[in-house]
Amino acid sequence: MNLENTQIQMRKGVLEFCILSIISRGEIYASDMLEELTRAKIMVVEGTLYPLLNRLRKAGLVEYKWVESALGPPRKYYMLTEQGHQFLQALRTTWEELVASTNAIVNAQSQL
Amino acid sequence: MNLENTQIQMRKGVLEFCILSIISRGEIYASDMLEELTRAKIMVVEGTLYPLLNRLRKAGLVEYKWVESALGPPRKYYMLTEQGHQFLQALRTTWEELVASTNAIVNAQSQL
DNA sequence: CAAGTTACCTTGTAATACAAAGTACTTGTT
DNA sequence: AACAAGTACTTTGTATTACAAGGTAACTTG
Repeated sequence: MNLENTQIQMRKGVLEFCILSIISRGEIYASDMLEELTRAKIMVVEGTLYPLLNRLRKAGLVEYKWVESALGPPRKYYMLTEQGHQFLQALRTTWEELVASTNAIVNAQSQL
Repeated sequence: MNLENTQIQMRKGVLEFCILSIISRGEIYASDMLEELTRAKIMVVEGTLYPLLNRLRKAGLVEYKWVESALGPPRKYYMLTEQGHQFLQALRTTWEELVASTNAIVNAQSQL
């Protein structure tokens, strides 16, 4: 149990939320998601993202279409399904509640 | 992949942080931690808490002492080690950065 | 056509949350 | 003393999943 491991754990929980949020803004493919998440300091790598996108698809939250690329192989562009939009809305509530709960715990009266 | 499962995932990441925070406020034993976490809507059960406390102890972040109870079996009262205090301070930073990063992603310009 | 780039996918490992069942100590009742 | 009930801590087995590492495939460039 080291700090890095715990930091990874913390990020895990919000990964799905972040990915669904990014997809909700418009069709996008995996490499661009990776770039955006990295820019926002939400660490994620291919080996995590691709299986996660597949789980989201199997769960009916996202779907994709193949799009030819001007340079390189074709890309899978992802978009949310109606169910995905609803799920994302529920996650927004969950996230807000989690932030509130956690802050309540960690900012509670201390006996320092 | 259902909503409840994802909510659990989200909470997982901050569990260690919450537990260390609670212990930092003063010596406390497991059942009282459970009650406080439940009150704050951070779901956790015995089968999660006890192994986690053991991991924290093996990592040198917490230690405990046995205390006789007026009613019932003796209790393990936990407290942070010096290393635990430092770790908690690092997690505070991690948490703040995670909240900032996530909000940046999910509140980014949408094309709704 | 060989090398490089881009994109997507798979396999194996480790971590860990939880359900469920178990162990142990104390108190109250008969 | 035997038993039931309550409290506290522990263990086992299962499922999920993030990641490292390596693989497959399409396209471009020299």
